[in-house]
Amino acid sequence: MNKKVRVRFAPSPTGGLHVGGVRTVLFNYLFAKQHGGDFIVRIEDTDQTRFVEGAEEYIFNTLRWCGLEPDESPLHGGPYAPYRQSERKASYAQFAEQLVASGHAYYAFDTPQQLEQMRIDFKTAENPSPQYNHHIRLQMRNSLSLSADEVAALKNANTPFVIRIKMPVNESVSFTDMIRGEVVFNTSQVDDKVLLKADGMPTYHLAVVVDDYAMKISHAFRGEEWLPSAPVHILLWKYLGWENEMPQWAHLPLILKPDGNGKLSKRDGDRLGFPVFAMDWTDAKTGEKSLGFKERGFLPEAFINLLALLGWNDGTDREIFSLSELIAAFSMDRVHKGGAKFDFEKAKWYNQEWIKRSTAASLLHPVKALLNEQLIVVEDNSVLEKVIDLVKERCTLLSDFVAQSSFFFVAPVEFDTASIKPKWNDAKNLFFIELANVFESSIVWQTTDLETSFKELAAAHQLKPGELMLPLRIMLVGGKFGPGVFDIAAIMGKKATTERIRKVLSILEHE
RNA sequence: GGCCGGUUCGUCUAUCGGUUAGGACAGCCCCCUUUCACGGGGCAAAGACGGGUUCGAUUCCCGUACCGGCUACCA
Repeated sequence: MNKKVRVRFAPSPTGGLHVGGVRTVLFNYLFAKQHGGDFIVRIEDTDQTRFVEGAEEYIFNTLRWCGLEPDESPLHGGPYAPYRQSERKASYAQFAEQLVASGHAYYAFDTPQQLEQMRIDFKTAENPSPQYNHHIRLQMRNSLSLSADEVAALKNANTPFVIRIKMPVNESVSFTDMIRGEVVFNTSQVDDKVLLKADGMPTYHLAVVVDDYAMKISHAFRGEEWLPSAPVHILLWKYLGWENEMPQWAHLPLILKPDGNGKLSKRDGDRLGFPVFAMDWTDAKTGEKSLGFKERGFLPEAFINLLALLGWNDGTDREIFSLSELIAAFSMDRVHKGGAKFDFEKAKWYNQEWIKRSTAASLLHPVKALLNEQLIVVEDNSVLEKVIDLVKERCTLLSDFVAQSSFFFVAPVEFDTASIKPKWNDAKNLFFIELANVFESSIVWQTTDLETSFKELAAAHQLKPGELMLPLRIMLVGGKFGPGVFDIAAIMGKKATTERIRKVLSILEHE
């Protein structure tokens, strides 16, 4: 029996989407699309205390930018709506109660203070973080330790309670992870996780199982940090009687910080000067802003590409893949087990490669927007396209286009005359005065013609062209960078070229 | 502490028992370029350690070390 591939990404709207999150989405998406299946986005907004305003919208904006549009989601609709956990609240309590009735879960009335006290009381050198498990549950206030009457009385009095799973003692729970193979846990090592919180909302553990079942999820991908709680979820599938519907699991390796060790966090980005979020993220509560890959000047193709190759490769030396090529080439069994350190230098290389591969037409709009931000107005798109083709190979980030192309449209404010002056003399001054005149009166305005007349004039003045190239560049560009000077002049046009030559000439005279 | 996972150049990685252990990023050098890049060529750089299994281990097994994750009414 081959059931339809249905995978889900289940973010909690508690913050921006960072590289690890996007990579999880990406692998979900690739696997689904590769198998002609559905990609579902379900919002896990169970945690009221950490819910951040605007986060859900942010998630969908990010997915759209990356080109990973869901087939079903709160935004796109679908046959298993609603796709927000907060809107599915009613069903969770029912399943939690069902587990209590079948003896696989129990009510617990312990207050936060009592839990804290328990952790202090049972803390030892060998056991620094005691768990609410089979060793101590009978010493706590729950429906296992209390009589039925006591429990009934507490419930009648509206005493807040949670429902915890009753983990069996010394049983073996195993499953086959698509990446790691057979993974075995002993149930005695796992604590009695809370399934239903006092506010009636499920924890992730209950919600993920109930929703995956309801939405007929066939494959569940998530970060490696979830591996330790996998036995809870496996048991839940079993206790709820859905064992045969259980999805296949895959626990993805973590993305680690570039220096030192540990999971990559947004702090590392701030500290090391690179983005960790897909797009700019402002925490509405703290007002804290984090830079995004998009705003930093990354192309979505490059972002997707670099993420895919962090923990996966196709077995060849190939490193550049488009999304559709990834769908074709992706395979679960080539996903790594170990975590990968994030390397921003390599990330920039991917972006550079994608800029080189992009057509001027496709780069036009983002570059134009960037120039507009600098109050540079481009009147003729075809000119900008020519400029983009000329300078794109020296841009690693989209933002580099500003420095590399603004001088085509606006005269530089500063000229690096300091680089001209040391070797400046009257002969050169005369040459450039005449060059401006020659250019001004020239009939053709092509790269090669400009170069020819420049060299002929230099010869007539008995000057080496090489010594005149740098001054000319600085006159047109303002500094020592950019494409070939005659290419620049050709695009810039006669008027701007002669104006700038004369302008710098006058600056040199007055300095 | 316990449980689970991981370990090849600085970094991302290739290798499905036999290779001069390959590629890419970063670094260094050279060429191209009278700018900056692109491009081309080159240098340097790795199997954590100890036991097995085997004619032969980076590869398979065990142990050790190290790193990571989890150990919340967070996900």
